[in-house]
Formats: sequence, structure tokens, C-alpha cells
Amino acid sequence: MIENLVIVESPAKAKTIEKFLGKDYKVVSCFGHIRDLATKNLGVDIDNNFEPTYIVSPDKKKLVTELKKLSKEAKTIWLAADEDREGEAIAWHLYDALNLKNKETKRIVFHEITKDAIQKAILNPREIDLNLVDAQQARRILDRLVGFELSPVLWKKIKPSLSAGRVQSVAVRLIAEREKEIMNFQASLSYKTTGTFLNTTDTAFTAILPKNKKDKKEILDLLEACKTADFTVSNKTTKPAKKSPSAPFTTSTLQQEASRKFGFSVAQTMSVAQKLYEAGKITYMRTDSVNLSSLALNTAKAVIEKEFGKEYAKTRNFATKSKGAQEAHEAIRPTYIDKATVAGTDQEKKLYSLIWKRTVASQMSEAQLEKTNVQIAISNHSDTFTAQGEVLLFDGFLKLYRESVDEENEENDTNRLPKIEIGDKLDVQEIISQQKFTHHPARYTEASLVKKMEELGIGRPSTYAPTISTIQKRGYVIKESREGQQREVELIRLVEQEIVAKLKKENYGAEKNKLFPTDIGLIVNDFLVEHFDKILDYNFTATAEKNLDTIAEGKAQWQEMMHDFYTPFHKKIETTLETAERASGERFLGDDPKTGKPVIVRIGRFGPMVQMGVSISKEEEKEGKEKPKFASLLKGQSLGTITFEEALKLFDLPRDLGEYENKKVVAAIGRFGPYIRHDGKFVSLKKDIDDVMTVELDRAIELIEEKKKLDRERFIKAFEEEDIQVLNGRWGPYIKHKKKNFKIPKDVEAKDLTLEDCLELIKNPYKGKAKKKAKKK
DNA sequence: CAGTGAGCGAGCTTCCGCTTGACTT
Repeated sequence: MIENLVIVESPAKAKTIEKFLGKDYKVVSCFGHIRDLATKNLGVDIDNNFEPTYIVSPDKKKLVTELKKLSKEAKTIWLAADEDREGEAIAWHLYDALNLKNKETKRIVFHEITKDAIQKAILNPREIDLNLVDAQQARRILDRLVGFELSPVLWKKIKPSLSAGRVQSVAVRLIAEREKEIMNFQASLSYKTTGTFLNTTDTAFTAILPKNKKDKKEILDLLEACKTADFTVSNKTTKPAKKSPSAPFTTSTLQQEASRKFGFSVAQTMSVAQKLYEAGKITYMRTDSVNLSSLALNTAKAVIEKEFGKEYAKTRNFATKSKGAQEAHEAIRPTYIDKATVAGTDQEKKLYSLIWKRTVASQMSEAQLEKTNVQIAISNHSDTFTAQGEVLLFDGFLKLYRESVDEENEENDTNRLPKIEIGDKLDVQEIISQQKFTHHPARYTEASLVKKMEELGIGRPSTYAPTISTIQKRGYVIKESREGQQREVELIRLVEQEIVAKLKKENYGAEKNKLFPTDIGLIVNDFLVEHFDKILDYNFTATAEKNLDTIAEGKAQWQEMMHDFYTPFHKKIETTLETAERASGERFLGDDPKTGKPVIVRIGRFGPMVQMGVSISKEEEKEGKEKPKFASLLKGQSLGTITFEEALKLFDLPRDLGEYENKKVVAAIGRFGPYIRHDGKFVSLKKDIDDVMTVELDRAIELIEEKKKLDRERFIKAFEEEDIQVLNGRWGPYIKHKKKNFKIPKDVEAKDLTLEDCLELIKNPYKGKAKKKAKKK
């Protein structure tokens, strides 16, 4: 008999809480949601007032059986899922699925995992809030209806297996629209003027003209005037300023900072954080809250006073700024703030240290600055130079932590100014006017997309990383780096009474790990925006959230809200299915100069392609009419931007390179990119080195030989009589038998394996640490 | 798994939000 059974969502949490509660309490975890809508027939009975059908998720069946058993034995059951909409629903699903209505069941909540908070929670149990549960059901059903009615429209009108949803489609829209802004962006040029001056004691500093000039003649006039001008300090102002630390980390700010400082992908950040959490080193990592427990505040204060001194400590409470925050947890912070470092992998150490610094800095004093602004008049010209200086009077939190910023753009014009007073006469060393291009808006990184999604209130801490991986998996978006290009800008310099102009090369347009929309992403987005503007509206989720809040307050019925949404939505689905054209992104490029046939680009069954000639029907083919020719677009090319010339070149593939060892050598492009085929074997071309359009026979032979050598090294041994090979693979040596692969235990030398060993491993496959084979389809 | 771009059309795909492992040739 168990006295008390406490069910929480996370197993790591269960472990900690059990320690706090003592031996009368058994604490177990339900691993999040245990049931979900059935996938058959939507899982929603539209005609029966949107009645949902819930089933226990397949991977939770065993767990639910186990929980049922435990709850039968227990006297009192405490449902301690998180205090937010999803948590309330989890509690209710447990109540329902475990059949707890005849048991003593209590609902408790806490926002921080401290002994104090848990004990308080136990003293204040309540009922399950059915209004909040209804709000969750409404959210779930809305998402199901949108996703499962919208996606099939795409299958019919664009391509099978595509997907659309309240969150992912808006995420794709952000990226698609940003790309269009960039495509339509016209860079403009203007001259930025910087002067280097000497103060009365000959110390140099720089000042700029606050406004850039477009006109070269104006610049030349100015520089000409400066040749003979006197420069006088006409004004000087100083004012105090302060900088305050940022709030402790939430999921989204942690993802952003880890991306900016370490280049982590959002998934990487989450998996490292998960490890730290499971090891008890940080608090829960999927949170939208910036709150710290009072215990954490006290420890932070003590740590700061000890490490930096009393004047560096300042206890603060931060308020959330993000839309729709539910704040069921604390901010992400070290469990023990007095530990500045932890053991672990490099990544774990780095991320922990970042979390520690951010948390501690959030409880430190502001930095005190003094900002100085100096105006320098030109005696024979109406323009005025401006110098800006910043002096740090007290470093405060900056002693520990400095947040990074997104844009690598714009050099900083602030410098440390020497002693300058009003009326000082200054000498000029040089004045440089350099042409500057305006920049297009920055493409999104994974992390800056998360930031934007959070601003719009779409997605949740637990879904940011999975959503970003979904839109990439569907092929809507691709994360890429692209090389920059060079261009020339003019630089006009006045030094020692002489004006000299020259051209300077600069790099621009290089992108590192940015999100680009693909052709299919752009086509799907255009289609959805055209036909389902309401769902694709950036405010759709925010508005829905307001309705959900009303339901949670008990002031509205969820079925009514669903009805109001669904009726027009479903009608739109039907008319779109009936009336909308198939969307293929088709574009006519021109007529082939050799044959006169039309050349078009469009999305085909296998992605973006170029087609020469008109499509024909089966009958026409029988009659001997000529079929059109097809070729896939290369990586980096897109339907919207490919030129006629580039498109024509694609028909040059496959290219015949000649013969080697009496066999033909051919260069072409396949599913995995550019390759060379020789004697029935394929060799990939080297990215960034080889060009499939120009590669020659000599190089091809080099690659073929290289591959042959690798294949030889791949081979360890074979037992031909049993069709067994021992080979070197990506994850080390393995056994290959009749097209199936088998693992080799770590402590076994692959080259010492005997035939008997191999047969044994094939009969009883070694599974590593795994206990059982998980079926997954 | 390195061709293909369509033919009949069965049967499949798909959502968001909670949680962790399992597992890749």
C-alpha cells in the first residue's frame, strides 16, 4: 500500500521532489501528455459538437498501465502537472485515463522546485480547473482541424506529404517574406565622412559627419573647404547613463545567446541543456518565465557580495515581456548558484557557464556611464563634425557578462575621448569619405526566428526547436551558408592638404547558417497566403489566445468558439479544393535558340526542374510525338531567379567525359548531388572544389581512384561462403550479411572476428545498451 | 541510393505541445 502517489511530468523533477517529501510519498512521472486525439477521422466529430476522441499514445501504453496499477494501490493521488493550460489538461487526462473518480485525488501546483514551495503546495490542494482544461482542448482541436484540413489541400494542389499548420506555416511565411524583401531591396550608396582630429595636447580621436552625403560634388566641396579651415569645438555635453542587465534566461533567450556566442543550433542548445537538467545542474530548460525563486535570489546575492563586493549586488525581479507567457516554471538558472562551473563535456561547461553568468549578472548593479557629445565647427563650411565618447564610471554587471547582439552590422562610432573643451582649436590629421551601401534586412538564423516567433506568440518553449526542424524536414526552408561577393567602393581622402580618390574592394553578402526559403516553400507560402490569409495572419494565434483565455475564465464555451472558427474555415477549404489552380511555380523563360521549343521552369514530382518542349498526353506519345526534355535545378538555383542561359546549360548533363579502363566516364547530377559514374560505380564530386559543368577526365580519374582506395580500406575481411563481410562504416566496423547490417560489441577487435563469432552475432544481434527493440515506423 | 517528371488509382502523408530515450551504415 502506498500512502501518497504524486504524479509529475518530468522524471528528473520526480527524483528531486521525492527527496523533499520523504518516505510517505512515492513520486512518479507521466512523461508529458499521455493521450492525444486519434488520427483516424480527424479525432474530432464535427457534427457532434466537435466531440474529441482521445486515445492513449502508443508509446505511453505501458506507462499508463503501470500508473494505473500504482494508483490502485495508493490511498491519495496528487496530480502535480505544471500549472499552465497543458499541465491542467495532463492532470485531467490522468484523472480520466487512470479512472481516479472514486479515489482521493488532489491537484497541486508549484512554480519552483524548492522544498518550501513543494510543502506549501501539498498544504494547498485544489480541484482540476475544468475551464482551463476546456481551453486546452479547444487549442488542441483547433490545431488538429487546421493542420488536418489544410495539409490535404496542399497534397492535391501542390505535392503529396506537404504540411501546413498554425505555427509552422507562419514560421515559413516569415522566412519567405524576408527573402522577398531582400530580393526587392535596392541598395543605395552614400558617402560616410570620418575625421581624425588632435586635441590641444596632440591626442587623436575620431569624429563623423552625422549625415551621409549622396552627392560626390558635395563631398569634394567639403574636403576642399577643410584644406584651409579652422576646426573649433563649438559645443560639448556630458550626461550620465546607465545600462541594466538582461533578465535571466528563458528558452528563447538561451537559444539566441547560445547561437550568437557559440554558434549552437537551437536543437543543440536544447539537448545540451537537457543533459544539464537531468544531471540536476540547472532548472527546467523549457520555460517562458524570467522569475527566480527567493532561494535563488538570496544565493545570488551572497555569491555576488563575496565575489565582487557589496556594491555589485542588486536584487531584481523581472517581469515577462513575451506574449502568451504561461510561466509555469522558473527562469533557466543553475540549481546551485554558488557553483560557477561544472564538470561535463565542453559544450555542457560552456552552456552552464553562460547560464551561470546570465543569472548572476541579472542580480548585479547597473553599469554607470558618462556619455559625451562634442560638436566641431568648420570655419568655412556649414557642416559640423560630431564625436561621441563613453566612459565607464562603474562596471556593475558588465564585470561578469555582456549580452551579444544579432546584427554583425555597423561599426561602432563611439570611442574614448581625450580631454576636449568648448573653444579648443583642433588640428585635423585626415578626413576620409567612404562610400557605404545600405544593407538589406538580415536573413533569419534559427535563433532569430525563434525570437520573432516568441514576439508573435506562436509556438511554445517546448516546440521552438521541433518546429524549426519540421520546416526544414518538409523542405520549405534550408539552413545554408553562402559565400560573399566583392564589389568596389570609392574612398576619398584628405591628408596633408591633398585630396586623393581611390577604389577599395569590400566583401558583402556572405551568409553563415541562415534560413533560406526553398522553391517549394515559396510556392506553398504564396498558395496559403492567397487562399487562407486568416490562418497565415501574424495575429491569428494572438487572437485565438484571447478567445482561449475567455474560455479559461469560464466566460465562453469552447464549442461555440470552435463553431465560429470552423464554419467559415471549412467552407474556404471546400471552395479552394474546387476552384484553386494547381500551384507549380511555372515560369516561361524563352524559346530554345536551337530547336525553337519553349523552355519553362516549374516544380515537378521530384522538385524544381526545367522543361524543354510541351508536355504531351499518352495518346500523343503513341502517335510518335516527341516527349519534352527535363532536367533538375542545381542546388542554389531557384525557380524565381534562374536565368534562361543557366536553364539551357542544365540540358548539357549528363556529360560524357571520355573513357577510362575501357569504360565510359560520365558526369551528372543525382539525388545526392553531382557525381561521376564509371563502370557502374558512383563517385560524388567534391563540394566547392569540382564543378559538374567543367570537370574533366583527369580529375574524374583522380576521384575514381580515391574512391577505390577508400573502398579497399573499408574492407576488413570476408567469409564468402556465408556471404559475410566485415566492413568499416561511418560508426566504426560492422558486419554485413545478406544486405543486413549488424553491430560489433565495442570490446571486440573487428579484424580478429572468426566466422563463428560472426554467425553468433548474426543469430543474436548485439544491441549495445538498448534493452529492447523499439518498433518505429 | 545517383532513371524519373505519368498512367489507373489504392493507401499513405498531415497538426501542436507535453515529455524522454532509441537509434542511425
